[in-house]
Amino acid sequence: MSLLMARQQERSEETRIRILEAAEKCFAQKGYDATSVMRICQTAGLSKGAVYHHFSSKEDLFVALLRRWLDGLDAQLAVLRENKGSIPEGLLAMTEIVREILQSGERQLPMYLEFYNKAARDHRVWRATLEPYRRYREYFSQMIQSGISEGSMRAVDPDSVATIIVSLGLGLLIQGLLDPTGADWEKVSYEGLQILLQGLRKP
Amino acid sequence: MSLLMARQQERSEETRIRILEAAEKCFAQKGYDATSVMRICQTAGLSKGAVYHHFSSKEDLFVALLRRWLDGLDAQLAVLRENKGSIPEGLLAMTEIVREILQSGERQLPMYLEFYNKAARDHRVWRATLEPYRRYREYFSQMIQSGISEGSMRAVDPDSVATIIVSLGLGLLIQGLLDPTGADWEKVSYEGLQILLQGLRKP
Amino acid sequence: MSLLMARQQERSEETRIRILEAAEKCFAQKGYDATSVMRICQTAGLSKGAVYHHFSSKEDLFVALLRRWLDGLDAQLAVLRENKGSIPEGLLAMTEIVREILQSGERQLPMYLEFYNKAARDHRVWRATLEPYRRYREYFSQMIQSGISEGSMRAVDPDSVATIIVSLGLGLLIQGLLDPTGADWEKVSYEGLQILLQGLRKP
Amino acid sequence: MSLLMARQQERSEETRIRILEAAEKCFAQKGYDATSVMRICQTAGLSKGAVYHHFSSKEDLFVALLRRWLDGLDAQLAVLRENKGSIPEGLLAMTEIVREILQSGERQLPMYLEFYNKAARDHRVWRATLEPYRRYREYFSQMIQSGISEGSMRAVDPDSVATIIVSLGLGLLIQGLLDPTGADWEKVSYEGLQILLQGLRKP
DNA sequence: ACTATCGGGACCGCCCGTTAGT
DNA sequence: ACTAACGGGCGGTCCCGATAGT
Repeated sequence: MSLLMARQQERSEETRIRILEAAEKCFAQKGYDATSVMRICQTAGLSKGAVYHHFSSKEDLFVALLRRWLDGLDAQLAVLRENKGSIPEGLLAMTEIVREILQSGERQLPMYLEFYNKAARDHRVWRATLEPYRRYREYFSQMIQSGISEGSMRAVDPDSVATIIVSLGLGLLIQGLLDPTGADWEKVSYEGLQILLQGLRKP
Repeated sequence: MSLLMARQQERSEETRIRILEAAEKCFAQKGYDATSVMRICQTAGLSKGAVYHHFSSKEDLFVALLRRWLDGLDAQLAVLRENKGSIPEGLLAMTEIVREILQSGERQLPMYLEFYNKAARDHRVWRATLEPYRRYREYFSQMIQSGISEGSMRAVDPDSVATIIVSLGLGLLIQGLLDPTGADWEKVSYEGLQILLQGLRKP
Repeated sequence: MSLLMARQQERSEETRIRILEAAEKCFAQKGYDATSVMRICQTAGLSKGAVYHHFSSKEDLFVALLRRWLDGLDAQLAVLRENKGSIPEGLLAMTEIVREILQSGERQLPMYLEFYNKAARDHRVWRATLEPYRRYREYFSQMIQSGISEGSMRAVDPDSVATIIVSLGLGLLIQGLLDPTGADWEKVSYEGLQILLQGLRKP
Repeated sequence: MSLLMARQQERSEETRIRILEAAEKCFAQKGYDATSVMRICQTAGLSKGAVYHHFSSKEDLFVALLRRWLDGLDAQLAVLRENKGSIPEGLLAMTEIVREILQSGERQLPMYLEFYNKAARDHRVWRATLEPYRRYREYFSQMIQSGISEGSMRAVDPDSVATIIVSLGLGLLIQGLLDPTGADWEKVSYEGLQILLQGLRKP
């Protein structure tokens, strides 16, 4: 009996994911408002009742999607933490991420923007959207601090520098996603970080 | 006769601007989709007939707003071009702009995001939105080139550096607009540019 | 299970018919364009959601109505085919139909005209509207041919005569529906056919 | 001065006709309801004010068009009255009209239907639309009476026969206009009248 | 006589979410 | 768990007509 239930739960979870992915696809293509719940249903090959069985509203579905995205970001960050080597080397290695995001980006950019857009109006979304930035900044701040401690950087305000790095990354990302062929974004991000590190070297 | 005609045209132009400003306000507050044309009319104190006399659709109104914004950016850029002094000084002076935008930002951020969001879907908006970036990059590129020529910077790829500066600015802006109290954005932008310039100095 | 399902389908079909009849009534009273979907909903005692669940557009609803009308005509034609007796007798018996249509006409005339009117502009409607004429003409053509074969008529072009009969019927119908009291349409249609038959007799 | 006024009146009248013709064209193409006053203005190359200067409403413009059409019919009838020869010959000669109408018809049919359609709902239009039928019927009635008097026809009810002839003509017309290539309408109308006349001959 | 601007209104289509049913 | 039917409502668009202006 518990096995059967497990089966059913499994099926249910599958459906839930089908819906989430259909929603992501639709939102990315047309935007949140322009996407009707009906369309999501069709994309998922389900009926409305199914969607409203798993999510209490369209908004709820969106937030679930947001949370899913954030979890992904956390996972990425966790991978980063395991990097070894000197601090500057570690930072440079991270430009890799930019490339990864850019590659998988075409599909996801519109969703990012959708998140930002909602964040400007919806407090709950706003909080959730900003969270990762703070976390990234904190992470970089610690790295900078370590760099200063180990003597490979001059004494600067770690928080400021962390913010600068995150800003540079975000700016590159948005431009790269909006205009993939406008520049060699990977190269630019690498060079940008190099210049920054150069500027942070001990005199 | 043409003088009298001017009166009517003048009034018409006034109305047009009233509509644009009402639309900007509404879009910023609630977002494009959540703003009904009716609401814009009420905000402007006009009827639907008036709005649809001046703009052929809600979308058209939006694009007009976008164009207006771009013109403003161009004006800002034009002012910048007149700055004197050494290149690094000039660049640092420009962080001023970031402050200005941030100050007037609360009102405009949602509109920016609305632009970006639309840009991801609408080719016309996309083109118009990207245009300023290219222009800014070109402008910075020339500055860098001058800096290298005048010997105040080491030889680097001017385009890359320009892209980096713009990216940094964009990233700071978005974060600053989303999270005004999250950092001292003005200070950070100033420091960021300083570090970059440090990194660009001749060895 | 399929039995229970039938219940729901049944109810659904009932609703569909309720909508169709409400639409027919409204279109007949006010005309297609002057009838708002909302009014149809009120007449049917249903909500817009119901109507747009069963029909994809107002136009679609109209076409469904047209198809329904055509099916009715086919049924009438099928009844006619079973008539016995000599050909001329059969033809004369058919003036009955004119009477029937005229009696039920007050309600339906405006719909006919609506069909014709749309037919002039919409190819789909045009085709569907013309179909019955061709069928009637073919039917009469065969009757005339039989009449010639059995010797009760002189040799004439059956197609032409069929067209003439249909035309006479159509002309009488339209006039009769537009101006019910302008003549004794039943009598006139009977006499008209008699004169025609007289003219078709063998010399 | 009166010359100048005449000039102005002339110009005004020209404009009026321009509007009427633009309206006829638009109504024929799209139908009354689907034609916006604005479209008529554009077709006529005028502004809305001009139209509303000459006609008090869209409806008024339509009625003016109807009246214009009726006047044309009267003119045609007047020409008919001058025909000479025996009654049957005269009748047969009239099939010519059917051809004329059919030839010029493609453009006008939708307007006819528009008239009929409105007639079903608007009493004023209804009266005006029916008038010509009554007049035609009366005209034919007199011809039949003459035919009986001169001995070329047997004694029948002239009114009935007149109604039959008009009905036949109307039916042929509508079919011919809706489906120009569906039959050789000229030939059919000629044969139809011949058969009728045959049936009206003295035994 | 004719134009440009504007007011007010209504309609179609769609959409979100609920409920009765399976 | 999932479907189909339905309710209630709103939004963009367009349209007719009026008025101020030329």
